[in-house]
Amino acid sequence: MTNKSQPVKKRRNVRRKDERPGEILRAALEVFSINGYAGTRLDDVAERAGISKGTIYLYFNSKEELFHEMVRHWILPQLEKIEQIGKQPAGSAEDILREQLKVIYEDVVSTNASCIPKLIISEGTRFPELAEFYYQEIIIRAHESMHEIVKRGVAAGEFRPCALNWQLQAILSPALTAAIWKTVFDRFSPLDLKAYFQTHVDLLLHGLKVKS
Amino acid sequence: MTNKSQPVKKRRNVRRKDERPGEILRAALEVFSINGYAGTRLDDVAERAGISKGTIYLYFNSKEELFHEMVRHWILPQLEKIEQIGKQPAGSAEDILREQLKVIYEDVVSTNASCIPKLIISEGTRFPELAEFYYQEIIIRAHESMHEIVKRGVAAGEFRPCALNWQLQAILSPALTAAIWKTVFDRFSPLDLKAYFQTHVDLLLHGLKVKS
DNA sequence: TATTGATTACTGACCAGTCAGTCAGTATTA
DNA sequence: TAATACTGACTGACTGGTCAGTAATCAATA
Repeated sequence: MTNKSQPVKKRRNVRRKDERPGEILRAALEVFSINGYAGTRLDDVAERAGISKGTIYLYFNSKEELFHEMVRHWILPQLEKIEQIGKQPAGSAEDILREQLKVIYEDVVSTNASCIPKLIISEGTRFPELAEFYYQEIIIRAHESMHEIVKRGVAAGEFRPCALNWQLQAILSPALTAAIWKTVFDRFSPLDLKAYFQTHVDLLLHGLKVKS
Repeated sequence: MTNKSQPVKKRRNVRRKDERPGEILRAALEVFSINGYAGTRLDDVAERAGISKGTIYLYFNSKEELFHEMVRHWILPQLEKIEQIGKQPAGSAEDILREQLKVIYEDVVSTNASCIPKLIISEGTRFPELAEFYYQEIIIRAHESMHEIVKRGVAAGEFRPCALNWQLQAILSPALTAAIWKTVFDRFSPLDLKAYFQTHVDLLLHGLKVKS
């Protein structure tokens, strides 16, 4: 009986080629969102994903590529959902706008994906092409989809015409602030997301709708 | 005549004990805001301040302390200005609120200090005590000062009572978004700050004021 | 079913480069 | 001449990326 200290027979990982990329992208989201890009060690990402650092390089070419893929992976599906809702021909502009905002709060702000905006803000200056991707492929598209609904509401006499340039200030800013709050300040002062969402929607629609 | 390559007689820096800290804090703001905390090299801060790295350590004990001091230095004066305006006994609530917002846009959003919010968002998770300082000493105080004015407006019958919980959504969010935009996306799509500010104020006061 | 050999997902020690922090020495000022 | 603001080469710790080696898996064969 050997009593060599810690023979341990370190358990090797089984092979799961298909699941790895998704697991790595989830681990990356968690670690990058805490430490930022430069502050994140790939060893930590690997540990959280339950693999070794070398394995990351089997699926991604570099730290930078991993970061880019992670952003795409955690935000594009939500954007497409918002665009789909906007394409519904039926329903009042108010209802569609409410549904789009609901997706923003339920599928972004109150999930893990809420730290993506924070990461873009943090790293956008150092990775201009990332900021540009996010601007062109996320902000502009979300913006246009929702602006379309506002225009439709104005055309139908449902909304006031003067509201056409309130987009950023009234529609997106409060949601962005909520995402940031959740990520940065929630531990000191938890945000009641349901109430916040309600207030945001009330405020917006009160401003948009013609007097009834 | 020596023709030694580059005798150069590198000009040594003169001694200016009093000006150094301010110069270092300005250089730090510029470099940290581009690269973030972990991504910033103190050699770059030193170079931008026109000194050598060692000199930084004559005035600040560590990179972390420099970062903290920088945040305080570039945001506390503006906060105090906002609080001063809130303490004016005279004037309508609308006028005071307008003036406070004006300070936020003119002294924060459109100056170098606009990247402080970005830095808090970026580094708040890694430096919880920094996030807490910013929450307790900046956000709460600004929030309370402006909330006080809204309450005064409601009491005077100038504002609608229901608006008391619109603070974050209506008052601060659009300004935060503007600061972020200036720092991250302005190069792709410049923000017309004057128009944005005007829209923000109109939107807010339209929501706050009782029907006239 | 058992054995064998080929394939490849995965590992982790290592290397080369980077940077916060130090301190002995230099130049400036009083 | 004394005091000290300032310098910059140096160190030690750390990390992105590499790659030779290991073992899990599978197909072919007995």
